[in-house]
Amino acid sequence: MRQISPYISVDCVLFGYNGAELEVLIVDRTLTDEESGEQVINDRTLTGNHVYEDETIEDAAYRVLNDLTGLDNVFLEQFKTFAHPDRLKKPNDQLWLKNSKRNPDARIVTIGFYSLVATDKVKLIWKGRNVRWVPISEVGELAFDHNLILSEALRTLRLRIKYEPIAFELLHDKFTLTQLQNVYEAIWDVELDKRNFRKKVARMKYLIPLDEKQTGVAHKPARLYVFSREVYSKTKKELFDFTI
Amino acid sequence: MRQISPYISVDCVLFGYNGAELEVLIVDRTLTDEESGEQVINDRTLTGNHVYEDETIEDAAYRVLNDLTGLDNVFLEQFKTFAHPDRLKKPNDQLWLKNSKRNPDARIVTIGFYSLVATDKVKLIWKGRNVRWVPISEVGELAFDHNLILSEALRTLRLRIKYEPIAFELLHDKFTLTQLQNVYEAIWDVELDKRNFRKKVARMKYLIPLDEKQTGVAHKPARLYVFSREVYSKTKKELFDFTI
DNA sequence: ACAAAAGTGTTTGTTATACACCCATGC
DNA sequence: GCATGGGTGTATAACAAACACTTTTGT
Repeated sequence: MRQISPYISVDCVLFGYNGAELEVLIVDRTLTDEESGEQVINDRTLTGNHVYEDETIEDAAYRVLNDLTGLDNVFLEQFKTFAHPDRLKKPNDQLWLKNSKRNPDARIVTIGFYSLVATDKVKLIWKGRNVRWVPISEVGELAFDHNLILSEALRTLRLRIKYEPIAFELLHDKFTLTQLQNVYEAIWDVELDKRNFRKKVARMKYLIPLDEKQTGVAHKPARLYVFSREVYSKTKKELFDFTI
Repeated sequence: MRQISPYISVDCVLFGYNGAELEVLIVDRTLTDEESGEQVINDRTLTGNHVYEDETIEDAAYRVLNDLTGLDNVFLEQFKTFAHPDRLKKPNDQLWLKNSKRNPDARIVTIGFYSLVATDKVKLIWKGRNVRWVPISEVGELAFDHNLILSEALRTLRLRIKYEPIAFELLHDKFTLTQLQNVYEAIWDVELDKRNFRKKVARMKYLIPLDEKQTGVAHKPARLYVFSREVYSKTKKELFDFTI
């Protein structure tokens, strides 16, 4: 039997893009009183899990994702660790821990990961949980310190996407330039100029245009592009363009 | 008696700048066999410590720094967490843990912080430890996973300094533009053009020129500048200049 | 007077920004 | 034939990169 580490967990902020909005995967947390049949807890959390003693935290985070989505090979990155002594001390959280036979006083460190997928690539795996995509703007209050974890993840995403080619991770393998532009607009909540955007991406040699077009759209079909990791690795300029 | 958390530690990569090179604070780790009087361990580590059960990890990291340097109010930032199951499994590390009555099989998660100071602002506090500044290029092999922690910290520093005004943290409150340029050159190991550099910093409104000059130098004394955090907060442009 | 670093300007190429119209397709 | 989004160019301003000489001080 594999040993669980009682003091380490991972939480995954799984961001999804549905063609219009940035969303995040949220799980319902419900607890029903066995005698009265009354729901004593009914709130929401991010997705997380314990870590096995012989498992790396990266593997644990992948396991969480894979359990929920069946996906492999998704973008996943550690972004911050949360360890405040009182992070599990809200009444509902204490109740929840006691009910699941865990020590409510234990201090649990959680390492936050964030992940990027195209919403409609994912077939959510329920396994008795109520799992669903929620637009960032409609998340509301979450259990534990998950609002903090989410906002730090979002902050990291908004910064990273400025400097690293990860916007593609929110799209299908083949995508149009308009879809790519929409990703930036959704993440930053801004509007970008189409012509200037295209001039900019034209300089990114790792965006490869295909001899292939959109199908099934009621207008002029757009050209499809793919991201080439090889071209990116070869051509990325190193650290020398400081912009403070 | 304050309880120590046996599973959480912090490691601080304390970067210093001495006017010429980027350095890092290194502590000797020695263990002498009580019978033979022979040194069985003599190697080097970064600075780290346990975390108290009722202490935040940020407070713990500040405590480590303050113990070593007496400094308060230094730049300190969490950058990555290290939790590999085998991170303390090298023979010397096992020996060290056993000797200090700790469980050598326990899995300890360490949260990495990095910190920036001007070397000559710091009066190192020894308390029986051999603590010293070592130029980045001369660090050599470290105990535990500290080479990994150092290289990730350096990677983070090299990136952050591109996009955030933190170079000043490695200098005295008042500094010359040449000193500032030298910081970038030391961190990136590049040479920058003096005139272009000055044109660039002239645009940073939060760099305030003083009516004050260097003294005690055998050449034309340079003007002194300070960094204004208030001006920075007010004028920093938000996220909208994506450059991938 | 000399050594040492401070301080300064111009040119050329590239990138950022602002802005409006025709085109190809499905229905 | 019309609704829908695809795709394109130009002018102006800001920034990047390359490059050399005079000034001020201490000794």
